[in-house]
Amino acid sequence: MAQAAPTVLQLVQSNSLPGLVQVEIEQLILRGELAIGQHVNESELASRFGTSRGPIREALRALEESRLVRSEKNRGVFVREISVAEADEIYDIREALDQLIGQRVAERVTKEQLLRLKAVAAEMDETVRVQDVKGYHALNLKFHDMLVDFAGNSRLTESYRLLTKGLLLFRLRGLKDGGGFAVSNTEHKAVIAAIAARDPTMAGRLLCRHAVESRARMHKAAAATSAE
Amino acid sequence: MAQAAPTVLQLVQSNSLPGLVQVEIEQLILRGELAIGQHVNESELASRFGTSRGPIREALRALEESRLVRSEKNRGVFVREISVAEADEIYDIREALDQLIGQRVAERVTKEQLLRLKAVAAEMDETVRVQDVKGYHALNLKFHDMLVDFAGNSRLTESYRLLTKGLLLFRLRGLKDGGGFAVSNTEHKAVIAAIAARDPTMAGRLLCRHAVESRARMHKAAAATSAE
DNA sequence: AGACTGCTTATTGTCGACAATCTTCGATGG
DNA sequence: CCATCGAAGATTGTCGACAATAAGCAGTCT
Repeated sequence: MAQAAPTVLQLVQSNSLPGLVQVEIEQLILRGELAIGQHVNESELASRFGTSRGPIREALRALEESRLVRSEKNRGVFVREISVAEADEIYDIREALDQLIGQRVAERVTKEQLLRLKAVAAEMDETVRVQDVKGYHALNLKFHDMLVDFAGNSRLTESYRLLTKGLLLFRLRGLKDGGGFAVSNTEHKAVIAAIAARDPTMAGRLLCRHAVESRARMHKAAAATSAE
Repeated sequence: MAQAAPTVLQLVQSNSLPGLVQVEIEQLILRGELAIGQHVNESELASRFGTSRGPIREALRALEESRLVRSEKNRGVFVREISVAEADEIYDIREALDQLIGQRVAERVTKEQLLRLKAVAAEMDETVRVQDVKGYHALNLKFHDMLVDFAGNSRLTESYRLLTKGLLLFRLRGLKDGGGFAVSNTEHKAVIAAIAARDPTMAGRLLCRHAVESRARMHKAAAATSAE
């Protein structure tokens, strides 16, 4: 326990400057401050963080490896954007991983973890009630983050988060939400029920199914947006 | 097709110096020239490749992101070594991905691809006959590489290769092979049969099963080696 | 003899500078 | 008016140098 404090202190001590810069730039991208497809200026970031370009370049190399940016020779790095096709590829993998996650969580979830999952689902219900799409998406990320965390496989957590981040680079995200983020949360609650029942097979199947539906909602949203 | 030529030329043109250095260092690690756990000297690599330390550091950052090296502040980077526990985590994921791979390949394999798979399996049979363990492992890597390639999901290929590379950092690899790399190839041929029959479910199940058995062989080898 | 302390050496972390390349903008000619 | 060419500006790629930190070693004290 006691995992609340060591955030800043430990990071500054263990992670070096490029590591810090990396997470900072990542936040910039994920928060949309660096727009999708946009060119990333090294000098600008350097002066912004008060360092030279060296650490910035190292951080960008790491981000390139995790596919958050792409790099063109002598032109610099750009915030990566993914097509529907690539989003589909990611969803293929995500479905497989979600099935695994559902199984593992159902096997080893604690009572306390179960309560936290239910709490987040309740919060999401509230955002649905007031039509807070932005808040819903934030909680949705948190929910799936908790799930993969509870699966107890750190490498799986890593891979899953990487995939999820990639999905956030989808151009049309957030637009014209396919109509059903209410139904999305009912799926969440079904998953929780299967987990509470300690039914790995069912939990895996439902979570996989949830990913399938999520992908379908993405397609619906993409079609609706591109048709305008 | 025609994916044979653009290896070197395209890499030198598109990928920058750090990119080249990255794959070079990766080869050094994977070929064991840089031993597992060993400290990596930046200046030494720099003079070896005839560059300054800048590009080396960028390459090492990328390799750290793909978990082939770990980095300690003010101490430098070390070739990563993974424990049995972490290898287990990777196998968990690999099983899930192999199931997906089997399904996809069975759905979309071409006749020509099928022939290539069978050819590699035959080659492996030959290495088994002459007890060429090293040759078998090389072909085994190639076989699974081909499979994930034939699945037709580039992102899946990326993720799978990353995981596979991680497995190569296992300390006890190659030692005391659990006794059955012959049986391993019979599993390969069963997978091929299911693929040839265009049976996605069966191919997925068998390839997943193969990963399970492979993990068991790793455990057996680890136990045998550590017991000495 | 063993442990501690201080110095020397090697290595990393960071920076500023220069060359190479690309982009932009204006001028010139059709 | 539009296209093409050329120069100025901006940005990236790479390098060598310096400061900060850790590792190795000798000498000394108990």
